[in-house]
Amino acid sequence: MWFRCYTDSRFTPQRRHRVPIRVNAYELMIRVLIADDHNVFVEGIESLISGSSEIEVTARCFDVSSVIEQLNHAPIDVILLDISFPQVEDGLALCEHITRTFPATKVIALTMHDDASLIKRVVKKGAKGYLLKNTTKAELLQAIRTVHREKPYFNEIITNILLHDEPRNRKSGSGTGLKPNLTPRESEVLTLISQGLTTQQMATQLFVSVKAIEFHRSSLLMKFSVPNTALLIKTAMEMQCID
Amino acid sequence: MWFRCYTDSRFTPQRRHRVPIRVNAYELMIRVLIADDHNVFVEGIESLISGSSEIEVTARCFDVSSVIEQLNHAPIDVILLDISFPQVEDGLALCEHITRTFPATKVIALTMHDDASLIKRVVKKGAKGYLLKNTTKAELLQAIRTVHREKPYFNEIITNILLHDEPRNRKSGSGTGLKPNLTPRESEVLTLISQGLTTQQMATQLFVSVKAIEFHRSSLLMKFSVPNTALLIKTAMEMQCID
DNA sequence: CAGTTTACTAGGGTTTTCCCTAATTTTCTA
DNA sequence: TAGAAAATTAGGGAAAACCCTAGTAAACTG
Repeated sequence: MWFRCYTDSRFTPQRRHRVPIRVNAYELMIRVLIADDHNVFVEGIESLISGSSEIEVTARCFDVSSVIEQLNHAPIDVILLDISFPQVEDGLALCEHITRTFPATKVIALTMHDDASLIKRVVKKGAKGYLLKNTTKAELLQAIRTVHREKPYFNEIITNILLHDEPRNRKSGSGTGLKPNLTPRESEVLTLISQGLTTQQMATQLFVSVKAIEFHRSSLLMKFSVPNTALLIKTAMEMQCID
Repeated sequence: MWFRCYTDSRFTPQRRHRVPIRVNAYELMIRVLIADDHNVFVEGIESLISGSSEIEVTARCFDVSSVIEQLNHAPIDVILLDISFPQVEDGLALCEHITRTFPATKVIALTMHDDASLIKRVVKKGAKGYLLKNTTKAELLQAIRTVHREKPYFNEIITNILLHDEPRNRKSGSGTGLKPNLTPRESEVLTLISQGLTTQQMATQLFVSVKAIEFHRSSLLMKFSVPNTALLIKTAMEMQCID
């Protein structure tokens, strides 16, 4: 009884042989799959879509494996995918898998995160649209229609987030995230380190001894709370202390 | 004869005293200033706008000083500003000055550059919109209307550029800018270096000798064409090989 | 104005990084 | 399957980075 997997009534095996092989997309409703592990949300989205005459929710999935299963058995036009499903990494991996394996199925990422780097990562994984979960009904429908027409959908809020994204400004976990106060000499030395100069070269350039420069290096390590130059550079870049 | 500076006939000093102090913007046309040192372009934009019943070009400027002069004497709603005017830095500075000094005047940046970092810089300097010079008439008019309504205007091409912007991916001058091919071991070591581990710690963690790790470090320096760990980290971060 | 703090300058000694060469294993190819 | 190319493993020695302490000059404070 494999056809039980069909959730779209228009695609029961019986009907399958009656519809033309080449179907005009405009005669069919846009089939949407909602993938979210929060039931309330699935219900909410479904009720937003329910009034539409051109879009219908043909499947709801609460976990990753059922999404794959659905796609393998019933055609889906657009997936509304919660990226935190259950974790961000899972959602991203699923998004990538879907867009690779089912290129005809468009993915709209749907999250609460207004984070530019996440938006970019999602797009890299093949998502055609990105919506925040506080979106409106009109926008949701518009987004579904747009991606179904093979066009990307990103509203002005998303554009704004991307615009004001200071790359690499947020720390992953450790550290205070606050720029330490650097003395003029320390800033100078930090800049020169980031340009690849050795202590010897800096000493020559600044007309002081090697030991003086070495002290400034140590001060930098202490102020940034890092054990070595590698992490100093990384941290300073993340904090935008150096270009 | 200071009023000679008025280029908008509705604002000759004579008329000035007859219009109400609080003018309903919708009764007036949107006054546009075109700032571009390429005459052909000014002409072109002007002809695109000329047909409109709600937008009019009230000034054209071919250099920075005349833009300031115009703004000091005649009200302008929207400025179409070529950022390379004559150099990118000049255009950015002018944009910042305008938006600080004349907050009521909205700036639309108009350039040939489809460069995400430039877009971000322009927005930081206060521009309310960004158009590529190959824009259409409809879009140009739409952008002017949008920013005049205090809303930012960025079309989907711009959004796309921002989306696919790999932050810090272009080198200022040196280097090829291409990610070198790393062996699995090298990637592993690079990651550990970026986490602040010393060669000794990596050797312990990967169950090999210190010297083995040291060789991988050297290979990394060679492949990235850098002299030391500091520049390795910086370069690898710019190329998004780490983090 | 004396005392404290802050920034800059160093030296000694240890650890780490880096460059050279080279052996062994793995992968690719004719 | 034999030979070549690439990856991984090391060692010796020089250079650089790092940690400790400490002196000097300028700024700040009561």
